[in-house]
Amino acid sequence: MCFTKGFRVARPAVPVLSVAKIASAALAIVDRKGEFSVNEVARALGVRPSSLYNHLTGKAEIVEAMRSLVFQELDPPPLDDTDDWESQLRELLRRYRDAFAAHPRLVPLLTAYTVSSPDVMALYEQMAAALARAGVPDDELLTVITVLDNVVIGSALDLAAPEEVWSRDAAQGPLLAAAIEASATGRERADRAFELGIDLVLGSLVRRLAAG
Amino acid sequence: MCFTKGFRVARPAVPVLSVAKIASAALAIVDRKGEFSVNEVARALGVRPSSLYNHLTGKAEIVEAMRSLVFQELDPPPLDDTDDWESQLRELLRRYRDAFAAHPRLVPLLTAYTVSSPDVMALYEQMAAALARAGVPDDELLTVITVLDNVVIGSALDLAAPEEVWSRDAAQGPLLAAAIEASATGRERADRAFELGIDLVLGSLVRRLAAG
DNA sequence: ATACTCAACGAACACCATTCGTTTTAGGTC
DNA sequence: GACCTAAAACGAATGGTGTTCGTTGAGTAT
Repeated sequence: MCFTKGFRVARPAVPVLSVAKIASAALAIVDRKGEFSVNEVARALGVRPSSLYNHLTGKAEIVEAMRSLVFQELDPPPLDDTDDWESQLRELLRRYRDAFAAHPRLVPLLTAYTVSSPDVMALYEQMAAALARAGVPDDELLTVITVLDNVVIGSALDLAAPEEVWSRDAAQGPLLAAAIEASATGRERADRAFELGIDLVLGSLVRRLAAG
Repeated sequence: MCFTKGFRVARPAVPVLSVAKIASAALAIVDRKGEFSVNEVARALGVRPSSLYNHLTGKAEIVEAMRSLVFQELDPPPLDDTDDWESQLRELLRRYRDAFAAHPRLVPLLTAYTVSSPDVMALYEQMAAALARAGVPDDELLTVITVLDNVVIGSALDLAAPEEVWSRDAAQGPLLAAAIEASATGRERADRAFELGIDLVLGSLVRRLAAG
């Protein structure tokens, strides 16, 4: 018998927890503080820490759940197959990075607990398709994909970099100090670098493929 | 009076600890296990955990000390000023990555505790010099440096990626599976992707600068 | 009605980073 | 040499962490 609604029972009629709920509670904490503990997540959900272990096996799996969540949040507008491979690849890379950009402080956690999820692998497959269509030979495909991946991951981590890294005070010489002075700051700097990065990489790629 | 050599005294004649010793003990653990705890470091040094706090203020500072150590280990052959800017930049980037490549499992820790050290900033300054000589305009210098940094960091993290990420089993489609089959594996794959990455970026850069 | 499962709980564990007071020694000063 | 101060080790203690395990009771199926 349950008189008061909020009374915590041994097994509630409708489950309080689920992997998705745990993941988004954890993500909210990470967005706010840049890290999380299992206890905090439990507290946010109004639950004891040990209860989480009925739904996943440990902290690492919470991180994995956050990774999935972030990639599912990403809108997947169907790729236009009539587009040329280059703009298609651009779109894929931008989407990839946008997934990280929505939760910058999560990125360092994802790289610490490096396990790749099916979502990401599916993205790679699409990249492979675009590159194959572009004429990249089989034995170089993975290398090119790795390059693109490196640029995206590097740019994603850049998003989490504290502002003061690129400050005049941190510069160890006049040239860099001047460069910092003359450049955009914060998010805009990071965005521009990402765009330039794929511009430069894809630019060379196009040229090489044209040259055979 | 000290009869037995191994007897631990309150304040030994020659200090048992130093920041450098702590850093290299921690680094050895990270190289082996991919993570470290203050207690482990203390145990490796034959010392109580609290003793470490006479030399640094906490775990974060141990990570910083490892960062310094790794960059100091790196041989710094004086840059040949007669070289062209491109091969000079290449050399700087390679050196930068080599510092990480010597201790791949440290990289995720360094990106988690993001603080930039003077060593790294000095490297940036040298890059800025090369790029300025190449004719990159002031207000784009920082963007270009960020691009290069992203490629290096991305490639460094790639070194720490577990082998099974790029395995046939992980692939979510035929194209990627075939690409993995046809490609080099492990360290060689990562090395090639790094080289190709800077090839592509610098290739485009050279072309753009030549075009004005 | 009975058995079984699920999903919450609470107690307990080992470890972790860190603080603080204590102890002994080294080095410098009178 | 006596005295003081600072350094560098220790041990004890604290509050937090991730995790395990046995218990509980409601829901569901037989």
